Amino acid sequence: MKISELSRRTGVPVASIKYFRREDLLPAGRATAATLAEYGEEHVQRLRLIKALTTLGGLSIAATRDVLAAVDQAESTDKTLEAISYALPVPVTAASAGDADRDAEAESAAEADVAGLIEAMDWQVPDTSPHVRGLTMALRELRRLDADYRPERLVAYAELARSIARLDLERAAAFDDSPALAEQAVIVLALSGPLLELLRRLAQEDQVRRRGAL
Amino acid sequence: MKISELSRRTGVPVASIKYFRREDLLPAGRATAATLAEYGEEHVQRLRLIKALTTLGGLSIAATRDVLAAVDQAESTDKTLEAISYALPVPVTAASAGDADRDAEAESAAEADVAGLIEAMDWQVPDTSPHVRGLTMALRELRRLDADYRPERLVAYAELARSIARLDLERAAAFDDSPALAEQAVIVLALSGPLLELLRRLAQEDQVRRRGAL
DNA sequence: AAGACTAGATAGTGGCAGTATCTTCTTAGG
DNA sequence: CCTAAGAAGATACTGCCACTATCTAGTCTT
Repeated sequence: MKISELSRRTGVPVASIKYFRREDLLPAGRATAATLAEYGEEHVQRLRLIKALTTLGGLSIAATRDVLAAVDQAESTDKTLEAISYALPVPVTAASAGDADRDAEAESAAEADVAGLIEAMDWQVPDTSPHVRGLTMALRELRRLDADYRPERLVAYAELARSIARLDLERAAAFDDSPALAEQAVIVLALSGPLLELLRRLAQEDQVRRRGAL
Repeated sequence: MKISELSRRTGVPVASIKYFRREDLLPAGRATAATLAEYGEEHVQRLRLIKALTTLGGLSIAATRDVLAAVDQAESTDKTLEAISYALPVPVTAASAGDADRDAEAESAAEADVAGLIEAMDWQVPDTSPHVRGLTMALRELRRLDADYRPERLVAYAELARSIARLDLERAAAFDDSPALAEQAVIVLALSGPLLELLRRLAQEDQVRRRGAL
């Protein structure tokens, strides 16, 4: 199909399709002449995936490129899952310096909290994992706010997080080595977060309303 | 204290403090002269909260303003919780049109899924809730991708979301009408999402590694 | 042969989150 | 008393991002 039809079928403007091409989110069409190319169903599907990852998953164009690169370089199920897991951006990246003493204290306390949690959960993750660093930064910020996230509380959340991860992985890995694996895996790994967040917010709203009704 | 000290203690540049003032995220200091004002501990705390909401919570300046406004207008516990719940932005807002038939089908199917879920969970939320609309949009996108989120699967996630919301609300409401209520509530309601996401990602990483090791 | 498309390159736009500058004023130290 | 060092508030500027538009050269359709 021609680019105008690709645009029509996906609802993505032609200029945006070209932009995604430039940014390497979308493979080139099969060139039939110097100024003409033919696109297929794989392009339609890829554009749908791009839209889902950016609008639903909230990924930047750069992050989407990394994730899609992991999808395209799929070797084995395990390698694919790992690549996607690392390609997904870690929410919480920056931070800044304030009171030096208070900061240093919060930092080391947060590190201890994370180490303790990983120990308690028997999680096998390296200290260098971006998720570990992200969690450390998050706990440091919460400590600065004097928010009460004690170990046992953290463990309660972590247990639920583990349950969710189990649900996700069951689904992501159920497509063993089939060609659809990588795409389904990326959908599950990248989009179950936002979905869960929405469900959590709904559950929160329900409980707030029930409180109000008492 | 003067603005330079406020800046030093929080690590926020003076220009940014002024920016937050302009955007009404931060109350004015107590003016002692035409070009001089005095800031207090409440400003330090507020700046910490702003930083946490924007960096950790990922809120925009506009969303942060709305949330803080809800905090400042705290009346009763219930009203405060409700106001914060609605002030928090719903992840997933936009979408676009593509194939008309497929879209209409996905839309109504998503609406039915959401209605069924709310029924199954016995959630008391109005159809007009932004969370309901957000969830509908999310499910529509997932349908477009042919992702397999059947009702029973959705319910499994929803049950976990409910457990998390219970943990959150227990904490948010434990500060009954104390002056610290609103701030602790906003921390719990706005920041437990990113924290949970980090824990989920860690749990995911752990499980991916264990698979690989088999 | 004309008009509608197209690929790819390059340039422009709008929104966001700051950051910098400018003017007018205050005040502490010499 | 005078002056240098801030400070307040207004306005302007910057950098990044995700598009969006334009331009050139080439192709297909009737």
